[in-house]
Amino acid sequence: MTALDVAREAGVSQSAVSRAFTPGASVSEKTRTRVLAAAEKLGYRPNPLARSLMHGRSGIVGVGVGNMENPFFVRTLELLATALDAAGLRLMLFPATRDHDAEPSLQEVLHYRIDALVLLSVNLSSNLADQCRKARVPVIHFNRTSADAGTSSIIGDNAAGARTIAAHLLAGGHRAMAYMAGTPDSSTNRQREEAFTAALLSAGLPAPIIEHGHFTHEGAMAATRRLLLREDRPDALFCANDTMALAAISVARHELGLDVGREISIVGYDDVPMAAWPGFALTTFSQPCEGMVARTVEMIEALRREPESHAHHVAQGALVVRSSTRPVVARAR
Amino acid sequence: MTALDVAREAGVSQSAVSRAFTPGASVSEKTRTRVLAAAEKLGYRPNPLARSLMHGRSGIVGVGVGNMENPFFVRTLELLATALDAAGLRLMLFPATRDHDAEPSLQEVLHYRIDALVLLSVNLSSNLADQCRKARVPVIHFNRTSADAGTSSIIGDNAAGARTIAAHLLAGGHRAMAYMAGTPDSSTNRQREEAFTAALLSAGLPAPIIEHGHFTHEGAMAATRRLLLREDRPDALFCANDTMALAAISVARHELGLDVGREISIVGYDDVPMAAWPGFALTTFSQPCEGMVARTVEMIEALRREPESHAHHVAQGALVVRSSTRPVVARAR
DNA sequence: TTGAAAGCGCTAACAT
DNA sequence: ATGTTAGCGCTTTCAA
Repeated sequence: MTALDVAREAGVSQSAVSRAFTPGASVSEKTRTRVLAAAEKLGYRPNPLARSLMHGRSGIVGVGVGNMENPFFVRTLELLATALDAAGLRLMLFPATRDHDAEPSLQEVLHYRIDALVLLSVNLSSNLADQCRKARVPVIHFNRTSADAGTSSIIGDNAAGARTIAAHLLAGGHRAMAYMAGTPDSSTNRQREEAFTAALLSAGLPAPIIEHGHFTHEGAMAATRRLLLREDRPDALFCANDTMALAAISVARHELGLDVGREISIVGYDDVPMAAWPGFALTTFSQPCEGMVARTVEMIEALRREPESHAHHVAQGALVVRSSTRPVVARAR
Repeated sequence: MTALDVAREAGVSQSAVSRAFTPGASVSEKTRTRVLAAAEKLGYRPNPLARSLMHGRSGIVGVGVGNMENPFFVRTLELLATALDAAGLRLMLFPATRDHDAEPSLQEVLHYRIDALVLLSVNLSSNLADQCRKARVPVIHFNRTSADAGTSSIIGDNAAGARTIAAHLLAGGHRAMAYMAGTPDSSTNRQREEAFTAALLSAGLPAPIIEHGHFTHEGAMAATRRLLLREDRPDALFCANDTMALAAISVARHELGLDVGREISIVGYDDVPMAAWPGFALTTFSQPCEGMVARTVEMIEALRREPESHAHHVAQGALVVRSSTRPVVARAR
């Protein structure tokens, strides 16, 4: 079924068919309905591939995802798939894991004349950033910021989150704090680490002990062991995401026999579904995933009509207190 | 950068450029290298959109995914993204959840002239199946079978898995068995349920008590409560996937105070990463995800050259015994 | 083997 | 407001 078939059926020219399917085109109401009826009858829909060949945009959004081990990104991906779908856009997924070099994949994706590129916690090499700029493909960093000019970003307020967590642990009477870092070169990790450290310092405490868990379960298990087998074992641990915090709970409880929430407090970040399970009851800072995804799609739509309208959005979250942290003690006066 | 630019640079015709990039085309080695050099220099790659306009295939594989709550499918998706990428194919993801009617999304995806459609535990309406057949788009069901003729499938050997689980529970001395079903209309659920029931019957036991958990965490929590608050409480529970089994462990242990692995045995299916966590130590039947994905991509490649070559593959798995089930007792003679 | 030329299904100037 | 025409970047006859 091509536009020509519909044109014949409706007794109009082929371009009339095209116009009938183009939002702001100059067609009389009469021909439009006539064409739409014929199209309906023949089961015709304009071919997006042919269409994109003309105006250089395919209606596809490229989405690069790194760590799918983290349920927060899985949820994000799921919401994004639904939201893009509702917006009439297609989602082209490509792997962007650290080991499997993402460059060739992304380059390939770029050839599909994508309307936008969304990166879920993935860094963009400056080389690729250049290519996107030249190809006029807007880039949106999700849960990460980038130094590249001209890109957009959606992040949570990491500094506020880290400060809230610090305050909660301090109020619980903790003094020996540790921070389990994610990948050191991610803005998300840096912002959380810096704000947490600053909050401790300004409370008159030393900087936290730091171990690197690389945002993964495996990495966090090893980091937890290093941390909790020290002579000067910390009694509070802030992990830069929930995936690591859940691993830390496992190790603390099952390998080291610690009573989590009494002998040691553990806090995460994201509030993934598992954090609420009774076996974990993880205190964590919740990020508003739905809202962040909605903002992402709004940005894409804005970028489609105004390619230079990049923006940076910071979403607010909230601390969800469960029993993996010591209850707040009444402050002595 | 178009083929014409490259043609000028190489001093050949534009069609020579096209031929240089077409695998079995008739070009002299001389011109081919000449063209490839020019392309390299100019950073040219043929535009897949324009290419697909001609031969009706876009190099995109549509992937529909239902339940992303299940880490097994997340892992499958991740592996599939990588494997397709390595095969030079793009992955177009669309939501196919039960509530959000997948028909319009899929229809839209079909317009991109996809090379194949992969459905991860998703049923295809016969209407859509028809459309795929007419559009000559091969359909591959992953972890599910379908009655539609002409579609392919990749599944695990559900009957063997269920029988192995039944044998394991019987060897543990259990006599009061329950089965937590997934969605009743899925082939996967039916096969597991039927084989489990048959195994019990042939051992002289009654059919298992059945409750429906719909393959979800929430559904499984409710089902577990119904099951374990009965007068005649079962002492062994086979859940049709790990997501439900983990929920069952949570409820049994934290809400009902049961000692999982002694007072009640719980078994899952899939062997997701969490099953190995010490807090769960879930006995489960492992499905070879990597192999199943590799097979899927092989099928796609076969289908690309031989559109009628649909096939059905059954992968073998293995029982992974952990401590959520009672140890096997030495049989009295 | 190679180049010229005719589309693939559509959009967008250009006429009318 | 509508039809005619010229492409978008590529593949594929058809001649040479």
